Amino acid sequence: MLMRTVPIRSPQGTPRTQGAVCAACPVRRDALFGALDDEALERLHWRIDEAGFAPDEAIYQRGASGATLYTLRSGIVRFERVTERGDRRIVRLAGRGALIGPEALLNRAYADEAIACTPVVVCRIPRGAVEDLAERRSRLNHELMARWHAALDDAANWNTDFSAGSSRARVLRLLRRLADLSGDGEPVWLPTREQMGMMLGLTMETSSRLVSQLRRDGVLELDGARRARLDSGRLDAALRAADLD
Amino acid sequence: MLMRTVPIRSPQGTPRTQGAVCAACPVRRDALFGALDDEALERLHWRIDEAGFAPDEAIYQRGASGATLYTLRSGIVRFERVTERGDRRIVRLAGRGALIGPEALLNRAYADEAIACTPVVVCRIPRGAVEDLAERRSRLNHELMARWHAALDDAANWNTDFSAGSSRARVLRLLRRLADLSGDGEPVWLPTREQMGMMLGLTMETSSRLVSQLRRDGVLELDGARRARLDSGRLDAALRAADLD
DNA sequence: CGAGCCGTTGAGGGGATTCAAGCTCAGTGG
DNA sequence: CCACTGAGCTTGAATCCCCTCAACGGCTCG
Repeated sequence: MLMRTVPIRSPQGTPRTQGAVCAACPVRRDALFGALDDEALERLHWRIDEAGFAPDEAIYQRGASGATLYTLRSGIVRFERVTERGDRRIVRLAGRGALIGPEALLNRAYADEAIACTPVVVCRIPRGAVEDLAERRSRLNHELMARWHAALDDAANWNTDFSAGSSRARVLRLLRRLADLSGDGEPVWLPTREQMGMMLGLTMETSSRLVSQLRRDGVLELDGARRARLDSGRLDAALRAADLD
Repeated sequence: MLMRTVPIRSPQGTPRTQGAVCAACPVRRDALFGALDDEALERLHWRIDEAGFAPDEAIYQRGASGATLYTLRSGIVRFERVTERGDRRIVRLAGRGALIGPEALLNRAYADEAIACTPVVVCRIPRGAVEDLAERRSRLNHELMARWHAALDDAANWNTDFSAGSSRARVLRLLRRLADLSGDGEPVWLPTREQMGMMLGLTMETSSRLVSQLRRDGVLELDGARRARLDSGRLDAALRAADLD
């Protein structure tokens, strides 16, 4: 799984300037820079180049500090993430025109590993190219993108956390997140059993059984309707135990 | 489940101007406008107001055309989505400082239904307020946000599509998406059975059994390694059948 | 040709669902 | 005050779907 980029040449085999490539780009309408006029494109194209990836090649690794984002010209890309217990989970697929790795704009590490499913061609866009375009790039914009990134990260984590593993592990992970949402020592909001089921892909009966079981285990103590106090230490211990089977 | 906003008053019970409220906002650092200086805040605050929601009250409905986005000051909000077969699925939770409904900036309908879990206080921000701030708001930025929104929408759909229902239904939904990714009539890229499992929360044996079964049903025809041709009509028929139990 | 990976299929067990019966508790009205 | 109600929760028993463990076939590649 090495990180090799395959040089691309035009169909005729004769190298073309990237400017011409961009102007003629068949996915230009679908892609990020579709909004730009030719003049803007002119200022930009020299910083952009193409790269190809063979199936199962990684475009970037999770955690790598990204200075590049990508527009997917052709092929299919998958995003993988490893859960804490160590098993991989595919959290999303992307097709032509998709923006790959926009967290680069936030000067942030990639949140997933992006891997080619089919042969893939991307346009590589250095972070700076986009930044330059947003002439007066307000901090507000940065904040906005950060929030969007956080939401997307959330959604991916939701996939890995709440749809995998035993029902017990899922409930425990949900409790941990609920505890994090309700700050420090306060009683946590507890969903109805039915809502727990909706979050975890379980029936309300199963949710109920598990809450009762955790109550007997001393992890959790009901505190009126939709409220609970939970023993953070035992929760984490139970989580570790559940996660290693 | 009516859409009622509860007027909020300051702790002392005396109304304060929103400007003071914003400047003193305890979540200001966490929230979207934390990046703004006081002067920018001054230009803004009169357009922002607070609203409170009781548990189980909807902040907005999926599909409503949103002209407002929200910053979550306190409480927990859940995002719900209904799958095609009609059952609801919670796809995300948000806590203080989260940005709720940023698709409003794209002049687009809300992708989920946002519902208060606990008592909730939000700042309501009209779309125009943010637009005005991004003085020279380039179309590129709009494109960026659109892509981000699409990715987030994807992630939420991934939750509802691929982690719910019988294994057969999940596989069928995956095939439909794969068909959509590989345009019109071309053979579709088929993941390995193990990758299918990683996407759908199944084992590779189960994935294999189901692919074989669908092959026998004439939905799918293998076409070399990692490629398949599929009968779109039968696929949709099988999907409908699997979705209504 | 053997090694290794991917895919297929079988048998058996287990965990979550389904169906069903009570329980608790708050609200209502006699 | 207390039965009456209904919604949310709990628990039991039986079922079924998916997982686990296992063997084997096809294919590619050294």
